[in-house]
Amino acid sequence: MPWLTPAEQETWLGFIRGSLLVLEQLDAELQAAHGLTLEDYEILANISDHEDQRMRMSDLAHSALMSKSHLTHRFDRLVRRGLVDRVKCESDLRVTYAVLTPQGLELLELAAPDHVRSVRSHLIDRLTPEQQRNLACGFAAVVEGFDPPPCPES
Amino acid sequence: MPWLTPAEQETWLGFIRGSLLVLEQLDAELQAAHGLTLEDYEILANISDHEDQRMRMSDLAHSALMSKSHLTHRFDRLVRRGLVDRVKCESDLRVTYAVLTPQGLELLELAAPDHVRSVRSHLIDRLTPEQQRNLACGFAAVVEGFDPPPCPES
DNA sequence: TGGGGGTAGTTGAGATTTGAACTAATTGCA
DNA sequence: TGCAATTAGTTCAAATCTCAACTACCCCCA
Repeated sequence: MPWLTPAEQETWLGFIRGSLLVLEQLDAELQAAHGLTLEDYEILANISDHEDQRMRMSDLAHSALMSKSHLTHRFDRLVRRGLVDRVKCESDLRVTYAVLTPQGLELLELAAPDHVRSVRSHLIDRLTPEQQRNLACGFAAVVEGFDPPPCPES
Repeated sequence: MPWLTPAEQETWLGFIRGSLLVLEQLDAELQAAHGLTLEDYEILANISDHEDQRMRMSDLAHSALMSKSHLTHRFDRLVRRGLVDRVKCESDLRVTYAVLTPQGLELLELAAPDHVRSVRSHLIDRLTPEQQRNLACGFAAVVEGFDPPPCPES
């Protein structure tokens, strides 16, 4: 498709390959080691990152980057495994809070160091600090409504 | 998850959000305008990019980043729509060539400019030429076995 | 020359995903 | 009030994806 310059092609190809590859690798390692997909992990991690250890289903869907319907199904599977639970909100009966069970927390704490190791080995450690800043900056430019980190002043 | 520095967090979060967001947007626009998923487009584009306008199924699966089985199914759907066809290789009866039909080529030629526009508007044009180089370089560092573009000598 | 081992590609069935209804609860406002 | 419009979340069925067989063929070497 000769509509992008070679340099642009490079960027685009690198983008699509790089992102798919890294996500795939992280997912595979997480599954092999702990039986969690990257999405499962994001669900658990997002809940646990919240000060009160609970999140509305919609907020969770939003920050874990999935549709509400998709979250419902995936969450159901985690419930079946005893890792999370639903808690009705009393003041607004429409909302449901997602919470971690003790087992869910335990698994997350087991998986987290490995996952962080994966993120390092497949992404962070392959970049110089400068490349890292540049990548973060490039992404910030791509995601609007994203808190922009300071870009290299050039 | 307090195992990455804030800067590393930034990189990682940006990476996951940025890549999913861009891929999603490109896919959505391609589907809305031409009824093709990004994967469908990659299939058509890969075939047409080959000098002899045909590709072995396995090579196609490899360069379009999908499993052979996934390609078979997705390709079937494109066959049903009359956009591509299978041609048996005569010298090796195991291999099947994927080819574009005239309709497939026509649709690709219609979709390509729009798709390139999308790539530009969601990725390329949001980056300065320098950021672009940095992003490409960062990705090259992430994808091993990827032809490395010249990195900023730092 | 024929059979073991490998390669290309497909099949099929179960799991997952999608997206449009749907239910139930809340809000706002006439 | 009381009813239309919104919001939260789930459900259901159809579409899609996955993964492990499976078929067909080619290659090599005894």
